[in-house]
Amino acid sequence: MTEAPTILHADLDAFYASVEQLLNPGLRGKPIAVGGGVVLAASYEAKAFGVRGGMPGRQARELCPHLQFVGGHFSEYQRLGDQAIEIIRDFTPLIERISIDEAFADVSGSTHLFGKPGYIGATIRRRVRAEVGLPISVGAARTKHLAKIASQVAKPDGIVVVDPEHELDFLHPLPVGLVWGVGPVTRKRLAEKGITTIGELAAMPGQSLEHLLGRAVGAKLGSLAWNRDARDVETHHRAGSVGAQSAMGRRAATDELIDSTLRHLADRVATRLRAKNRSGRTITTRIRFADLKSVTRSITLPAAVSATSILAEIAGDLVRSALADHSAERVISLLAISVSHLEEEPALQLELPIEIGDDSRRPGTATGAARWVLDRSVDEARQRFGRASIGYASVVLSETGAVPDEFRELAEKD
DNA sequence: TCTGGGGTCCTAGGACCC
DNA sequence: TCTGGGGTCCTAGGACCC
Repeated sequence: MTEAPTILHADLDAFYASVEQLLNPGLRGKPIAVGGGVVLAASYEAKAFGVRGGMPGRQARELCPHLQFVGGHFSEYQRLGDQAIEIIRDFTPLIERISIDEAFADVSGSTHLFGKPGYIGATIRRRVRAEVGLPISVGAARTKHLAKIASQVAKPDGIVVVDPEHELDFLHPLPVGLVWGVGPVTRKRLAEKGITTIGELAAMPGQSLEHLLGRAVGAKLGSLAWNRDARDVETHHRAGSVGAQSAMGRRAATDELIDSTLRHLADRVATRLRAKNRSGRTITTRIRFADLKSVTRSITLPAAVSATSILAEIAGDLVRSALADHSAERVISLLAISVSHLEEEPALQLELPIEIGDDSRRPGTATGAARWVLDRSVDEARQRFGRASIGYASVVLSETGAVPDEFRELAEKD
Protein backbone atom coordinates (compact mmCIF):
# COMPACT_ATOMS: atom_id res chain seq x y z
CA MET A 1 0.00 0.00 0.00
CA THR A 2 1.40 3.41 -0.93
CA GLU A 3 1.43 6.45 1.28
CA ALA A 4 -1.41 8.92 1.17
CA PRO A 5 -1.03 12.51 -0.12
CA THR A 6 -1.23 13.97 3.38
CA ILE A 7 0.79 17.15 2.93
CA LEU A 8 -1.24 20.19 1.92
CA HIS A 9 0.10 23.44 0.53
CA ALA A 10 -2.38 26.30 0.68
CA ASP A 11 -1.72 29.57 -1.13
CA LEU A 12 -4.01 32.59 -1.24
CA ASP A 13 -4.46 33.76 -4.85
CA ALA A 14 -3.01 37.15 -5.88
CA PHE A 15 -3.23 37.92 -2.20
CA TYR A 16 -2.83 41.70 -1.82
CA ALA A 17 -4.86 42.37 -4.94
CA SER A 18 -7.63 40.00 -3.82
CA VAL A 19 -7.79 41.76 -0.45
CA GLU A 20 -8.16 45.14 -2.16
CA GLN A 21 -10.98 43.76 -4.29
CA LEU A 22 -12.61 42.33 -1.18
CA LEU A 23 -12.44 45.66 0.65
CA ASN A 24 -13.61 47.70 -2.32
CA PRO A 25 -16.25 45.96 -4.45
CA GLY A 26 -15.76 48.61 -7.12
CA LEU A 27 -12.40 47.03 -7.91
CA ARG A 28 -13.74 43.53 -8.49
CA GLY A 29 -13.35 42.19 -12.00
CA LYS A 30 -10.92 44.97 -12.82
CA PRO A 31 -7.19 44.94 -13.54
CA ILE A 32 -5.54 46.36 -10.43
CA ALA A 33 -2.06 46.44 -8.99
CA VAL A 34 -0.95 46.98 -5.42
CA GLY A 35 2.11 49.17 -5.17
CA GLY A 36 3.37 52.17 -7.06
CA GLY A 37 6.89 52.37 -8.37
CA VAL A 38 6.91 48.63 -8.47
CA VAL A 39 4.06 46.13 -8.66
CA LEU A 40 3.80 44.15 -5.43
CA ALA A 41 0.77 42.14 -6.53
CA ALA A 42 -1.49 42.09 -9.56
CA SER A 43 -5.09 40.89 -9.85
CA TYR A 44 -5.80 38.08 -12.28
CA GLU A 45 -7.48 40.60 -14.55
CA ALA A 46 -4.17 42.47 -14.68
CA LYS A 47 -2.13 39.30 -15.06
CA ALA A 48 -4.09 38.59 -18.23
CA PHE A 49 -2.32 41.64 -19.69
CA GLY A 50 1.09 40.32 -18.65
CA VAL A 51 1.41 42.39 -15.49
CA ARG A 52 3.55 40.58 -12.91
CA GLY A 53 4.77 41.09 -9.39
CA GLY A 54 8.12 42.83 -9.24
CA MET A 55 7.50 44.68 -12.47
CA PRO A 56 8.20 48.43 -12.64
CA GLY A 57 4.95 50.40 -12.44
CA ARG A 58 5.61 52.20 -15.71
CA GLN A 59 6.04 48.99 -17.64
CA ALA A 60 2.85 47.59 -16.09
CA ARG A 61 0.90 50.64 -17.25
CA GLU A 62 2.21 50.21 -20.77
CA LEU A 63 1.02 46.61 -20.85
CA CYS A 64 -2.34 47.45 -19.32
CA PRO A 65 -3.46 51.05 -19.92
CA HIS A 66 -6.52 50.75 -17.65
CA LEU A 67 -4.48 49.33 -14.79
CA GLN A 68 -5.56 50.85 -11.50
CA PHE A 69 -2.96 51.25 -8.77
CA VAL A 70 -4.24 50.97 -5.23
CA GLY A 71 -2.58 51.69 -1.91
CA GLY A 72 -1.91 48.86 0.48
CA HIS A 73 -4.10 48.13 3.51
CA PHE A 74 -1.25 46.56 5.40
CA SER A 75 -2.93 45.65 8.64
CA GLU A 76 -5.79 44.10 6.68
CA TYR A 77 -3.35 41.84 4.82
CA GLN A 78 -1.96 40.58 8.09
CA ARG A 79 -5.39 40.12 9.68
CA LEU A 80 -6.94 38.27 6.73
CA GLY A 81 -3.84 36.14 6.17
CA ASP A 82 -3.93 35.13 9.86
CA GLN A 83 -7.64 34.37 9.59
CA ALA A 84 -7.08 31.99 6.69
CA ILE A 85 -4.32 30.18 8.57
CA GLU A 86 -6.56 29.81 11.60
CA ILE A 87 -9.12 27.98 9.47
CA ILE A 88 -6.43 25.47 8.46
CA ARG A 89 -5.54 25.11 12.12
CA ASP A 90 -9.03 23.72 12.74
CA PHE A 91 -7.84 20.62 10.88
CA THR A 92 -4.30 20.17 12.18
CA PRO A 93 -1.79 21.83 14.51
CA LEU A 94 1.04 20.79 12.18
CA ILE A 95 1.29 23.98 10.17
CA GLU A 96 4.39 25.55 8.64
CA ARG A 97 3.66 29.11 7.63
CA ILE A 98 5.99 30.19 4.87
CA SER A 99 4.81 33.74 4.37
CA ILE A 100 1.82 35.96 4.96
CA ASP A 101 -0.28 34.13 2.38
CA GLU A 102 1.09 30.59 2.24
CA ALA A 103 1.45 27.52 4.48
CA PHE A 104 2.09 23.79 4.55
CA ALA A 105 -0.10 21.52 6.66
CA ASP A 106 0.40 17.88 7.59
CA VAL A 107 -3.03 16.24 7.87
CA SER A 108 -1.84 12.64 8.30
CA GLY A 109 -3.25 12.58 11.82
CA SER A 110 -6.52 14.25 10.84
CA THR A 111 -7.94 12.00 8.16
CA HIS A 112 -9.79 9.71 10.59
CA LEU A 113 -11.66 12.78 11.85
CA PHE A 114 -12.16 14.85 8.73
CA GLY A 115 -11.82 12.54 5.76
CA LYS A 116 -9.32 12.23 2.94
CA PRO A 117 -6.72 14.96 2.34
CA GLY A 118 -8.47 16.05 -0.84
CA TYR A 119 -11.70 16.45 1.06
CA ILE A 120 -9.95 18.45 3.81
CA GLY A 121 -8.38 20.67 1.16
CA ALA A 122 -11.73 21.28 -0.49
CA THR A 123 -13.30 22.11 2.87
CA ILE A 124 -10.53 24.57 3.67
CA ARG A 125 -11.06 26.28 0.35
CA ARG A 126 -14.80 26.54 0.87
CA ARG A 127 -14.44 27.90 4.38
CA VAL A 128 -11.77 30.46 3.49
CA ARG A 129 -13.99 31.68 0.67
CA ALA A 130 -17.07 31.85 2.90
CA GLU A 131 -15.56 33.13 6.14
CA VAL A 132 -12.67 35.31 4.92
CA GLY A 133 -13.94 36.13 1.46
CA LEU A 134 -10.76 35.22 -0.41
CA PRO A 135 -9.83 32.64 -3.04
CA ILE A 136 -7.20 30.11 -1.99
CA SER A 137 -5.61 27.29 -3.96
CA VAL A 138 -4.58 23.98 -2.43
CA GLY A 139 -2.20 21.23 -3.47
CA ALA A 140 -2.16 17.84 -1.76
CA ALA A 141 0.64 15.32 -2.19
CA ARG A 142 3.00 12.94 -0.43
CA THR A 143 5.76 15.53 0.03
CA LYS A 144 6.05 19.25 0.58
CA HIS A 145 7.76 19.86 -2.72
CA LEU A 146 5.07 18.03 -4.67
CA ALA A 147 2.27 19.71 -2.73
CA LYS A 148 3.74 23.10 -3.55
CA ILE A 149 3.95 22.31 -7.24
CA ALA A 150 0.38 21.02 -7.08
CA SER A 151 -0.97 24.24 -5.60
CA GLN A 152 0.76 26.26 -8.33
CA VAL A 153 -0.90 24.05 -10.93
CA ALA A 154 -4.23 24.46 -9.10
CA LYS A 155 -4.15 28.26 -9.43
CA PRO A 156 -6.27 30.23 -9.76
CA ASP A 157 -8.83 29.18 -7.18
CA GLY A 158 -8.52 25.41 -7.49
CA ILE A 159 -7.30 22.22 -5.86
CA VAL A 160 -5.00 19.50 -7.19
CA VAL A 161 -4.41 16.19 -5.44
CA VAL A 162 -1.39 14.24 -6.65
CA ASP A 163 -2.06 10.51 -6.55
CA PRO A 164 1.10 8.87 -5.13
CA GLU A 165 0.80 6.15 -7.77
CA HIS A 166 1.01 8.65 -10.60
CA GLU A 167 3.44 11.30 -9.41
CA LEU A 168 5.68 11.08 -12.45
CA ASP A 169 2.77 11.30 -14.85
CA PHE A 170 1.79 14.50 -13.08
CA LEU A 171 5.28 15.99 -12.97
CA HIS A 172 6.84 15.19 -16.31
CA PRO A 173 4.83 17.51 -18.58
CA LEU A 174 5.23 20.51 -16.24
CA PRO A 175 7.71 23.33 -16.91
CA VAL A 176 11.00 23.19 -14.98
CA GLY A 177 10.35 26.62 -13.52
CA LEU A 178 7.79 25.07 -11.14
CA VAL A 179 10.56 23.19 -9.36
CA TRP A 180 11.57 24.89 -6.14
CA GLY A 181 15.04 26.34 -6.65
CA VAL A 182 14.81 26.78 -10.42
CA GLY A 183 14.66 30.48 -11.14
CA PRO A 184 15.31 32.57 -14.25
CA VAL A 185 19.06 31.87 -14.41
CA THR A 186 18.78 28.10 -14.04
CA ARG A 187 15.80 27.99 -16.40
CA LYS A 188 17.82 29.75 -19.05
CA ARG A 189 20.79 27.45 -18.52
CA LEU A 190 18.53 24.42 -18.87
CA ALA A 191 16.76 25.83 -21.92
CA GLU A 192 20.13 26.15 -23.64
CA LYS A 193 20.45 22.38 -23.21
CA GLY A 194 16.99 21.92 -24.67
CA ILE A 195 15.39 21.18 -21.32
CA THR A 196 12.11 22.90 -20.57
CA THR A 197 9.97 20.26 -18.82
CA ILE A 198 10.45 18.36 -15.59
CA GLY A 199 10.34 15.13 -17.61
CA GLU A 200 13.30 16.21 -19.71
CA LEU A 201 15.06 17.18 -16.51
CA ALA A 202 14.38 13.78 -14.99
CA ALA A 203 15.80 12.03 -18.04
CA MET A 204 19.11 13.78 -17.58
CA PRO A 205 21.86 11.81 -15.81
CA GLY A 206 22.41 12.99 -12.27
CA GLN A 207 26.08 13.74 -12.89
CA SER A 208 25.55 16.12 -15.77
CA LEU A 209 22.79 17.83 -13.78
CA GLU A 210 25.20 18.49 -10.96
CA HIS A 211 27.84 19.61 -13.40
CA LEU A 212 25.39 22.08 -14.89
CA LEU A 213 23.77 23.40 -11.72
CA GLY A 214 26.14 22.69 -8.86
CA ARG A 215 26.06 19.87 -6.39
CA ALA A 216 23.22 20.92 -4.14
CA VAL A 217 20.65 21.92 -6.75
CA GLY A 218 21.66 19.06 -9.04
CA ALA A 219 21.22 16.47 -6.33
CA LYS A 220 17.90 17.97 -5.39
CA LEU A 221 16.63 17.71 -8.91
CA GLY A 222 17.84 14.19 -9.48
CA SER A 223 14.85 12.02 -10.31
CA LEU A 224 15.17 10.10 -7.07
CA ALA A 225 14.90 13.28 -5.08
CA TRP A 226 11.15 13.18 -5.46
CA ASN A 227 11.06 10.16 -3.22
CA ARG A 228 13.54 11.46 -0.70
CA ASP A 229 12.13 14.96 -0.55
CA ALA A 230 11.64 16.19 2.99
CA ARG A 231 8.06 15.99 4.11
CA ASP A 232 8.42 17.16 7.68
CA VAL A 233 6.30 20.19 8.31
CA GLU A 234 8.27 22.43 10.66
CA THR A 235 5.99 24.33 12.97
CA HIS A 236 8.44 26.91 14.21
CA HIS A 237 11.17 28.74 12.43
CA ARG A 238 13.92 30.85 13.91
CA ALA A 239 15.17 33.65 11.76
CA GLY A 240 18.84 33.32 10.91
CA SER A 241 19.31 36.96 10.06
CA VAL A 242 17.64 40.34 10.34
CA GLY A 243 18.20 43.02 7.75
CA ALA A 244 16.91 46.14 6.08
CA GLN A 245 17.63 47.90 2.83
CA SER A 246 16.82 51.17 1.19
CA ALA A 247 16.73 51.90 -2.52
CA MET A 248 17.45 55.50 -3.44
CA GLY A 249 17.27 55.90 -7.19
CA ARG A 250 20.63 57.22 -8.33
CA ARG A 251 22.42 59.31 -5.76
CA ALA A 252 25.94 60.58 -5.29
CA ALA A 253 27.61 58.63 -2.48
CA THR A 254 28.15 61.51 -0.11
CA ASP A 255 28.97 61.07 3.57
CA GLU A 256 25.68 62.74 4.47
CA LEU A 257 23.64 60.33 2.39
CA ILE A 258 25.52 57.29 3.64
CA ASP A 259 25.42 58.27 7.29
CA SER A 260 21.75 59.19 7.39
CA THR A 261 20.69 56.14 5.42
CA LEU A 262 22.75 53.76 7.53
CA ARG A 263 21.36 55.32 10.71
CA HIS A 264 17.86 54.72 9.50
CA LEU A 265 18.63 51.14 8.49
CA ALA A 266 20.55 50.39 11.70
CA ASP A 267 17.61 51.76 13.69
CA ARG A 268 15.16 49.47 11.90
CA VAL A 269 17.35 46.38 12.20
CA ALA A 270 18.45 46.91 15.79
CA THR A 271 14.93 47.70 16.97
CA ARG A 272 13.66 44.46 15.50
CA LEU A 273 16.56 42.51 17.00
CA ARG A 274 15.84 43.91 20.45
CA ALA A 275 12.13 43.20 20.08
CA LYS A 276 13.05 39.55 19.55
CA ASN A 277 15.56 39.62 22.39
CA ARG A 278 18.29 38.74 19.96
CA SER A 279 21.63 40.13 18.87
CA GLY A 280 24.12 39.11 16.22
CA ARG A 281 27.85 38.71 15.65
CA THR A 282 28.10 39.14 11.89
CA ILE A 283 27.28 42.45 10.26
CA THR A 284 26.97 42.59 6.49
CA THR A 285 26.49 45.67 4.36
CA ARG A 286 25.59 45.81 0.71
CA ILE A 287 26.08 48.63 -1.75
CA ARG A 288 24.38 48.58 -5.12
CA PHE A 289 25.87 50.91 -7.70
CA ALA A 290 24.19 52.79 -10.50
CA ASP A 291 24.52 49.84 -12.89
CA LEU A 292 22.72 47.59 -10.35
CA LYS A 293 25.86 45.58 -9.67
CA SER A 294 26.43 45.18 -5.97
CA VAL A 295 29.19 44.40 -3.50
CA THR A 296 29.03 43.22 0.10
CA ARG A 297 31.34 43.68 3.04
CA SER A 298 30.97 41.84 6.31
CA ILE A 299 32.69 41.44 9.64
CA THR A 300 32.22 38.90 12.39
CA LEU A 301 32.67 40.30 15.87
CA PRO A 302 33.81 38.43 18.97
CA ALA A 303 30.54 39.34 20.69
CA ALA A 304 26.98 39.90 19.47
CA VAL A 305 25.52 43.41 19.19
CA SER A 306 22.04 44.89 19.05
CA ALA A 307 22.69 48.57 19.87
CA THR A 308 21.60 50.97 17.14
CA SER A 309 24.60 53.27 17.28
CA ILE A 310 27.19 50.49 17.30
CA LEU A 311 25.51 48.84 14.36
CA ALA A 312 25.39 52.13 12.46
CA GLU A 313 29.06 52.85 13.10
CA ILE A 314 30.30 49.43 12.05
CA ALA A 315 28.11 49.51 8.97
CA GLY A 316 29.60 52.90 8.15
CA ASP A 317 33.12 51.50 8.38
CA LEU A 318 32.22 48.59 6.12
CA VAL A 319 30.52 50.77 3.52
CA ARG A 320 33.39 53.25 3.42
CA SER A 321 35.89 50.46 3.00
CA ALA A 322 33.87 48.98 0.14
CA LEU A 323 33.57 52.37 -1.53
CA ALA A 324 37.32 52.83 -1.21
CA ASP A 325 37.76 49.53 -3.08
CA HIS A 326 35.50 50.81 -5.85
CA SER A 327 36.61 54.40 -6.06
CA ALA A 328 35.52 54.68 -9.70
CA GLU A 329 31.89 54.26 -8.58
CA ARG A 330 30.50 57.51 -7.24
CA VAL A 331 26.78 56.87 -7.70
CA ILE A 332 24.86 54.35 -5.64
CA SER A 333 21.30 53.04 -5.88
CA LEU A 334 20.88 51.04 -2.68
CA LEU A 335 22.32 50.46 0.79
CA ALA A 336 21.57 47.51 3.04
CA ILE A 337 22.48 46.22 6.50
CA SER A 338 21.99 42.67 7.70
CA VAL A 339 22.86 41.02 11.01
CA SER A 340 23.40 37.27 11.26
CA HIS A 341 24.98 34.69 13.58
CA LEU A 342 22.11 35.56 15.90
CA GLU A 343 22.20 34.76 19.59
CA GLU A 344 19.81 35.11 22.49
CA GLU A 345 20.18 38.54 24.01
CA PRO A 346 21.81 38.41 27.42
CA ALA A 347 20.11 40.24 30.27
CA LEU A 348 22.49 43.15 29.91
CA GLN A 349 24.80 43.68 27.00
CA LEU A 350 28.36 44.13 28.14
CA GLU A 351 30.64 46.81 26.91
CA LEU A 352 32.28 45.80 23.68
CA PRO A 353 35.93 46.52 22.97
CA ILE A 354 35.39 47.08 19.28
CA GLU A 355 38.08 48.79 17.28
CA ILE A 356 37.92 48.03 13.62
CA GLY A 357 38.77 51.46 12.36
CA ASP A 358 39.87 54.92 13.45
CA ASP A 359 36.69 56.88 13.73
CA SER A 360 33.91 57.80 15.99
CA ARG A 361 34.19 55.42 18.90
CA ARG A 362 36.37 57.89 20.75
CA PRO A 363 36.77 58.21 24.50
CA GLY A 364 33.82 59.99 25.94
CA THR A 365 31.19 58.35 23.77
CA ALA A 366 28.69 56.04 25.37
CA THR A 367 29.81 52.53 26.19
CA GLY A 368 28.10 49.48 24.73
CA ALA A 369 26.09 48.92 27.89
CA ALA A 370 25.01 52.52 28.14
CA ARG A 371 23.96 52.55 24.51
CA TRP A 372 21.96 49.40 24.99
CA VAL A 373 20.09 50.93 27.93
CA LEU A 374 19.42 54.06 25.88
CA ASP A 375 18.08 51.97 22.99
CA ARG A 376 15.78 50.06 25.29
CA SER A 377 14.24 53.24 26.62
CA VAL A 378 13.72 54.51 23.07
CA ASP A 379 12.01 51.21 22.23
CA GLU A 380 9.71 51.59 25.24
CA ALA A 381 8.80 55.17 24.47
CA ARG A 382 7.94 54.22 20.92
CA GLN A 383 5.71 51.44 22.14
CA ARG A 384 3.84 53.84 24.35
CA PHE A 385 3.69 56.94 22.19
CA GLY A 386 4.15 55.69 18.66
CA ARG A 387 7.08 55.12 16.42
CA ALA A 388 7.52 58.66 15.22
CA SER A 389 7.51 60.06 18.76
CA ILE A 390 11.21 59.59 19.37
CA GLY A 391 14.39 58.64 17.60
CA TYR A 392 17.75 59.85 16.55
CA ALA A 393 17.40 63.19 14.84
CA SER A 394 18.75 62.04 11.48
CA VAL A 395 16.58 58.96 11.57
CA VAL A 396 13.40 60.86 12.31
CA LEU A 397 14.11 63.27 9.48
CA SER A 398 14.78 60.58 6.95
CA GLU A 399 11.49 58.84 7.75
CA THR A 400 9.50 61.52 6.02
CA GLY A 401 8.51 60.77 2.48
CA ALA A 402 9.88 57.27 2.62
CA VAL A 403 7.96 54.11 1.87
CA PRO A 404 5.92 53.31 4.98
CA ASP A 405 7.67 50.76 7.14
CA GLU A 406 4.57 48.57 7.27
CA PHE A 407 4.71 48.38 3.50
CA ARG A 408 8.33 47.30 3.62
CA GLU A 409 7.66 44.60 6.16
CA LEU A 410 4.87 43.06 4.18
CA ALA A 411 6.35 43.50 0.75
CA GLU A 412 6.30 40.40 -1.36
CA LYS A 413 6.47 39.39 -4.95
CA ASP A 414 4.23 36.76 -6.43
C1' DT B 1 13.25 47.96 -19.10
C1' DC B 2 17.10 48.95 -15.20
C1' DT B 3 12.79 47.93 -10.03
C1' DG B 4 11.25 47.16 -3.58
C1' DG B 5 12.22 44.79 0.69
C1' DG B 6 13.10 40.69 3.76
C1' DG B 7 14.93 36.56 3.78
C1' DT B 8 17.51 31.42 2.76
C1' DC B 9 20.98 28.58 0.95
C1' DC B 10 25.14 27.36 -1.76
C1' DT B 11 29.95 27.87 -3.46
C1' DA B 12 34.69 28.83 -3.31
C1' DG B 13 38.92 30.47 -1.51
C1' DG B 14 41.76 31.45 2.41
C1' DA B 15 43.22 31.28 7.32
C1' DC B 16 44.03 28.49 10.96
C1' DC B 17 44.34 24.34 13.87
C1' DC B 18 45.52 19.58 14.73
C1' DT C 1 61.49 20.86 6.24
C1' DC C 2 57.95 22.69 1.22
C1' DT C 3 55.03 17.98 2.85
C1' DG C 4 49.50 15.45 4.06
C1' DG C 5 44.74 15.42 5.15
C1' DG C 6 40.68 16.94 7.65
C1' DG C 7 37.82 20.20 9.99
C1' DT C 8 36.07 24.77 11.17
C1' DC C 9 35.46 29.53 10.58
C1' DC C 10 35.30 33.70 7.86
C1' DT C 11 34.43 36.50 3.67
C1' DA C 12 32.36 37.59 -0.87
C1' DG C 13 29.35 36.66 -4.37
C1' DG C 14 25.27 34.72 -6.44
C1' DA C 15 20.72 32.39 -7.18
C1' DC C 16 16.45 31.96 -5.42
C1' DC C 17 11.99 32.55 -2.75
C1' DC C 18 7.92 35.31 -1.21
